[in-house]
Amino acid sequence: MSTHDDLRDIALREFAYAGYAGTSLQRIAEIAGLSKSSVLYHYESKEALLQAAVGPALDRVEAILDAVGDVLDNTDARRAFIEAFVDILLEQRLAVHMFINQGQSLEDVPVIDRANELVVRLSTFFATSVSSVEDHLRFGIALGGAAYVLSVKQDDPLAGEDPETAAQVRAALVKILTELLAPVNVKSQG
Amino acid sequence: MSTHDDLRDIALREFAYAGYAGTSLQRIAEIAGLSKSSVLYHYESKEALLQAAVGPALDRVEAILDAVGDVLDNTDARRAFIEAFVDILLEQRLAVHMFINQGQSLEDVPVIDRANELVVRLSTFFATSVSSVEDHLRFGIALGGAAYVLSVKQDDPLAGEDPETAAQVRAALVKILTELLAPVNVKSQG
DNA sequence: GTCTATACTGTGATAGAC
DNA sequence: GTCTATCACAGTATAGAC
Repeated sequence: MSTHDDLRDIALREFAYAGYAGTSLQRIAEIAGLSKSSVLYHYESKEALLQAAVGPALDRVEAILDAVGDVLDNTDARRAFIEAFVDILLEQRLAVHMFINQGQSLEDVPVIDRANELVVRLSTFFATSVSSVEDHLRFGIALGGAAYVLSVKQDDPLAGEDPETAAQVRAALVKILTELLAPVNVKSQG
Repeated sequence: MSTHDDLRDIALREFAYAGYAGTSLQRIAEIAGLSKSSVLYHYESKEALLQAAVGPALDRVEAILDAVGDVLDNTDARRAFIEAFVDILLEQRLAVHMFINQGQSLEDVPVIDRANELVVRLSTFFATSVSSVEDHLRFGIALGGAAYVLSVKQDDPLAGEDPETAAQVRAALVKILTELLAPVNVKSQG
């Protein structure tokens, strides 16, 4: 792994757990065994480092939003969406943690604007797909809850890297989300 | 409302939406129409301001944890817990937002240590009450999801202050959480 | 590719005038 | 109770040596 990639990974971990504002370039440099200035050689600014760290996760979310089309009006589409969403959560845990923990508190950072646009897109999608307060809450609890559960600290048993547990977690998540969204009455789109 | 209380409320709002590290005393002072030094007259430090802002919410959580006892082994206890939890979420939305968004990212701040102890207590409580990965996830999604849903930005329709909607939201939350936790098989305590 | 040195800004905090 | 002035410090960022 190159120094460039190392720095990106370290930054993501620190931004996620200590916060973007709470993480100094100094600290990232120390962990990488470099000087602060060296970090700024590899990335021209702290913002650039953030963008490199979370960009891939945003690409993934954008992709499933593009794929899902306009509406979740049949069981197959819904299941595909849930599975794709769960997979992103599992594969991009640090980025998920980062956005759950501070996505709404970071403004005027371009990459965060992009993230917020995706959230708005997702949220609008729900709002137009659903007619009751309860159904709206079901969507929010399902997606937000799944993301939250996976964003808890690493000392949680669910955070284990063991593949068998991971498969169990994935299956259970898909099951719970499917169950939670089953009663949702999706409006037919005009 | 006294200046003292004003500052506490402003601080909570800013800490929640812009982040603790991202909020300067300067900004709090500007919103309050005071100088930075005046803020530090009312509260001896930024940490003291944070403690004043989120302390009441922590008291509430601690109270229901004390009240719930060791186990949720019957329907009544479970329902009472769910309702108490939902009420806290609704009454302490800014503090909830604050912890959802950055609770895990703030370390070495006494009041955050206290909050994390409460989270650990809650988490341990679940872990010992539950035997399967799926049940563990149900607890996490239910409580985390409910908290997350209420922590979204104010432009969300669910954030409306209208009492009728609030009652609907409360009822729907209790319903969804009850349903979500219904299949959970609670171990009998030794 | 990494470093030192440095500049500049903004931060939390203190002391003291009014 | 609020202000100005000032401090020490940490933050991001730049320039230039090696």
